[in-house]
Amino acid sequence: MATSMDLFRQLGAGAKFDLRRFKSDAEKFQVIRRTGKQLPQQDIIKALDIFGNSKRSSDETKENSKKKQKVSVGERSGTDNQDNLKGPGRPEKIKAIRKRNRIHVQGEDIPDPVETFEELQEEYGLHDDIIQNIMRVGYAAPTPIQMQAIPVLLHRRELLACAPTGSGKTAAFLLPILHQLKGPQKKGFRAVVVSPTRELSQQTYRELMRLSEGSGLRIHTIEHGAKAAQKFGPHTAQKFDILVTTPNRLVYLLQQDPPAIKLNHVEWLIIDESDKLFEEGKTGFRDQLGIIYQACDSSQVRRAMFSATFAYDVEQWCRLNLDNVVTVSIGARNTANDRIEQELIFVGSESGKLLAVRNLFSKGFTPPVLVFVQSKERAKELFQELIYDGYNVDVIHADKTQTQRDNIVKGFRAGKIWVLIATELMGRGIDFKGVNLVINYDFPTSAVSYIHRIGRTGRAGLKGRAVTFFTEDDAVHLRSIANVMRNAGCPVPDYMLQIRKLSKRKKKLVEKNPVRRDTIRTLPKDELRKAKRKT
DNA sequence: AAAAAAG
Repeated sequence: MATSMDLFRQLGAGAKFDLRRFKSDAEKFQVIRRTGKQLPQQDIIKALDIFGNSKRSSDETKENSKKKQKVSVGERSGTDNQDNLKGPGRPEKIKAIRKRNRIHVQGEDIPDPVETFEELQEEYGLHDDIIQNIMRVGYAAPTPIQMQAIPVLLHRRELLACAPTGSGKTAAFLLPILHQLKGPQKKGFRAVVVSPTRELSQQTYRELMRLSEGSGLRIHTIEHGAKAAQKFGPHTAQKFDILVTTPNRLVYLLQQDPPAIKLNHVEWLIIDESDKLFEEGKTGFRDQLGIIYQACDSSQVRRAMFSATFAYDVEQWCRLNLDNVVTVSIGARNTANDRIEQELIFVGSESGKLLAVRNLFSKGFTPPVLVFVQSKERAKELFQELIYDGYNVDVIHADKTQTQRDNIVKGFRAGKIWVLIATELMGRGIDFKGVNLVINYDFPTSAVSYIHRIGRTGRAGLKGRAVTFFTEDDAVHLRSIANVMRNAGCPVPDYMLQIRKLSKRKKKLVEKNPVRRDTIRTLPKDELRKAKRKT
C-alpha cells in the first residue's frame, strides 16, 4: 500500500504549474492536436501497471485494455453511422458547433457535441424521467460543457474537463451517471463523487436528488464516520447506488479493519475540483485521493475530472493513468468567468481595508454579499468589526461546528444573512443563487484561488461583480491577478502587468507563506480576544 | 493558509 501511495504522489512531482503555457492557449491546442502527443498504448499499460501492487493484477489490466480497445473501435463505427445519417458536411457542422461554443477537445474518436437535450434523448435514449427532471429544474438547453462532456461520458470515455465557474459542470457529470446506472441495484456503490468541502458535497448531493427523482437510485453522503460504517458495512444489504462525499471521510471508512465500505463495484469515480484534490504535500488532498482511486478497483471503473481551473500536473497524470482520455475545455483555460465585472482597489493598509469596506456598504448594496479573508483568525476578527455595523452579517470557517456551518449556509441561501465573511472554505464550487458582489478583503494567494473565489458570483449566465482590496504587501501577487482580469476584458492599469514576474520557486514559496497582516481591530486587544473566543 | 475523520 505504502509503495503505491508513494508512486501516486511521485507521478505529478516535478511537473509545475506553468502559467506561460496558458497564455497562448489557442496555439497550444493546435500544436498538440497536430503533433498528437497522445501516449502510445504500451506506455499507457505501463503507467497503469504502476498500481500493479494494488489489488488489480497486471493480467486484469492487460485484459482490461484489450477490452477498451474494442470499445473505442465500436465507437468509431458509431460516429461513422452518425455521419451517414446526417449526410456529408457533418464534420464541418461539428467543428462549427464547437467553435461557436468555444469547446476545445483533445483525444481520439471524440463523440460529437449535442446542442439540445432533445438530441440527447434521440441519439442516446436518455431516459424520459431524466428529461422530465431536467425540464422541471429549469434547464432550457445544455451549456457548452454539458454539450460536449455529456456525450463523452455517455460513451463511457474517461474525461478531464475544464469549464468556467458557474457554467453547469455539476449537471454535466450527474446526468450521464444517472442515465447509465439506470435503476437501483444491490451491489453496493456504483458511482462516487468526491469534492473538497462538505458544503460542496452537500450541494452536489441535493442537486443529484433533484435530478434523480423517480429513478429509485439510492444516493448517500457520509455524514458521520462511525454511523456510516454501520450503514455501509460489508454485512449490510448493499442497497446503495451513488455516494457523494469529501475524501477523508471515505478514506476513514476504507481504512477500517475490515473496510467499512466496498468500492469494488464502482463504475464511475468523479473528482470534482480536481486540481484542488490533486494538491500535494503533508496537508494536501492527494494521498487521500490516491487511497480512494485504488479502492475503486473494478475493471469497469471509469474516471472523470472536473474543475474551473486547469492544472498541468493533473493533465499529465490523466494522460498517463486514464484510458484514452478525452480532454474538454471551454474557452481559454484558467480564465475568470467573463460575466463578472472585476475591480482592484488600493487601500493602503489594514485600517484602509476596514474604511473601504464600510464605505462600500454605506453607499448601499444589494445582498447577498460574500467577503473572503485569508484565515480563520481574520474571519473572526472581521466579523467582530462588522457585527456592530447593523447589517445581518455572519462568518463561516472550519472552526465552526458542522451544525453551525449548515445553518449559516442555509441562512445565507435564504437571504437572512446579507454579508457572509468566509475563508477559502467557500471558495470553490458553492452555488449561492444571485450573489452579486464578492469582496476579496484579503488578496488571494494565487490566480487560481482568485478565479474560484470571484466565481461565486456571475453564475448561470447572470452578471456579477468582484472587488479586490490590495495593499503594498500584496504587490507580489498583483501581476497574476491583473493578468486574469485583463484576459477577461476588465481594464487594468499597465504598471500592474509590468511588475516583475516571480520565479517559479519564489511563487510557490509565496503561496505557501501568505502575507502577514496586522490584526483587524478597533476594539481593545483583550476585548477582541474575548469576543473571538465566543465565535 | 485552508480544507479534510472522529473524538
